[in-house]
Amino acid sequence: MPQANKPSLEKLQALRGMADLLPSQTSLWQQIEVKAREHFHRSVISELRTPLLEQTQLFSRGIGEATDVVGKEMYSFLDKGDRSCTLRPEGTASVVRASIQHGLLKQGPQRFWYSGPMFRYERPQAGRQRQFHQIGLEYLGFNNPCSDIEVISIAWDLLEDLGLTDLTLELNSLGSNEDRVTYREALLSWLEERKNDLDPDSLNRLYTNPLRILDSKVKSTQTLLREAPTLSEYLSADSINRFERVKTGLEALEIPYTLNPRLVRGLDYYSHTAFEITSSQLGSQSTVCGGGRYDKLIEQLGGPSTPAIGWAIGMERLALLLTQNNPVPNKSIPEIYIVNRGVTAEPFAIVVGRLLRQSNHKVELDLSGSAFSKQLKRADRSGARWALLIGDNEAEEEKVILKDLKTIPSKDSQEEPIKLEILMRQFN
RNA sequence: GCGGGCGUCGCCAAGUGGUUAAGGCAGCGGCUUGUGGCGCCGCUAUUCGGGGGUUCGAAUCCCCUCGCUCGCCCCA
Repeated sequence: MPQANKPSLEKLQALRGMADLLPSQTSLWQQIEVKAREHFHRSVISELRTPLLEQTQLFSRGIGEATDVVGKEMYSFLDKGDRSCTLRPEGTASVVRASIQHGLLKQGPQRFWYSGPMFRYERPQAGRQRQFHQIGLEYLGFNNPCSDIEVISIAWDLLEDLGLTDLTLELNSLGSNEDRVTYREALLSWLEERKNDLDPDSLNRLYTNPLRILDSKVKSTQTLLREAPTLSEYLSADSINRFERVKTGLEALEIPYTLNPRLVRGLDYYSHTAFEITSSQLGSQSTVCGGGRYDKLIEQLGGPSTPAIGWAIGMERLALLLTQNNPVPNKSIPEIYIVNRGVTAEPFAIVVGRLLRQSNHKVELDLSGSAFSKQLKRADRSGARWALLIGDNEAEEEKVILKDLKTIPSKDSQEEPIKLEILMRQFN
């Protein structure tokens, strides 16, 4: 018998699929972000920041109505002006929109990077949240296969530099849009003859997005598809030539790749080069980085016909991999811990702490007012190199006691108080 | 959206129908009203994610719900 809900005193908690990043995680994230910025900086790529919220149309038109992302995963709602708004499910569409809106493409080819939260309404599991974070790269106005190579190598080098091993670069060419139209027809008629052997999911896709059937993980469907026409057979000479140049370039950089003819990717806008960087250590959500070329998207969104290519790295998955290799989270450790107690000592300790911080030292000030022994114990546990002891006796003479926490204390060693100026000279 | 597993203190974790819900770590206080690595002592869950039910009695059984997790799907 169903009961009425009484949520009156329910605990407040984050929404499903929305994770807090606690201090044990944030230092790792910061390291990733710093490293990524370095790589972007060295390749002369500018940051672009766009709103989290966009018109729903941007995504339905850009990503494709038939895709899962648009069809069932968007966080959409009507605002007070009855406009349909959507929390961005990915970054590319927004970057393209901003570039068109501000006429950036008229200034020639652009290299952009972005980072931030994305939202997809999905069932959470390892490496998949409803709010997740991506760092992404978009090269707008580049057609040369060398741009594909540069874009891929930036992702590869960044991940390697972060210490990841065991990565696989999966590569495919989706050909031009014309190639795909031809192939789509061929595949469709081939599949129609074998309708009865398809699994239900694939059957649903038959007329909406037949290429995605290639990606099916259903065994019987996979077996069936072994005989199916492949996209590579339908690539034009130009497309093949283009793909060869990308492969040759990667070889020159000694970036290993695996050809995966079934790599189709879920967003409609991809053409030619499509790739994913995967790790076997991630469980079923194995893609750390995914991307590809999208030569028709900009035009489709109302901009000038402009070729482009980009990728996105999933921060949570990246952090997951780095945590596996390096399970000890860094805690923030002070250099100097200030022990203080007393009506004169406490305000003086704040002054001393500020002076030291202004001299660029990492200082933790004990704010408890508890006994010296307690504070010293905390100083020791904090991992600080130095303790500064300030009681009323010292404060009245503007002195402090400096203690080296790395040495073992002898029973009755009493340190001499030193003048503040002397201390500051030492910590300059 | 579908299927499996799980949910006891900040963290780890015992308890599987019967008096006060082990223990460890961390935290706080004391031994030491001004001196740290150790030690000892004490404190910290009227409550077992939440709600309802069964029962003389439930953390333990049942139902609903929330969340986590694994797989499917999909993707970063």
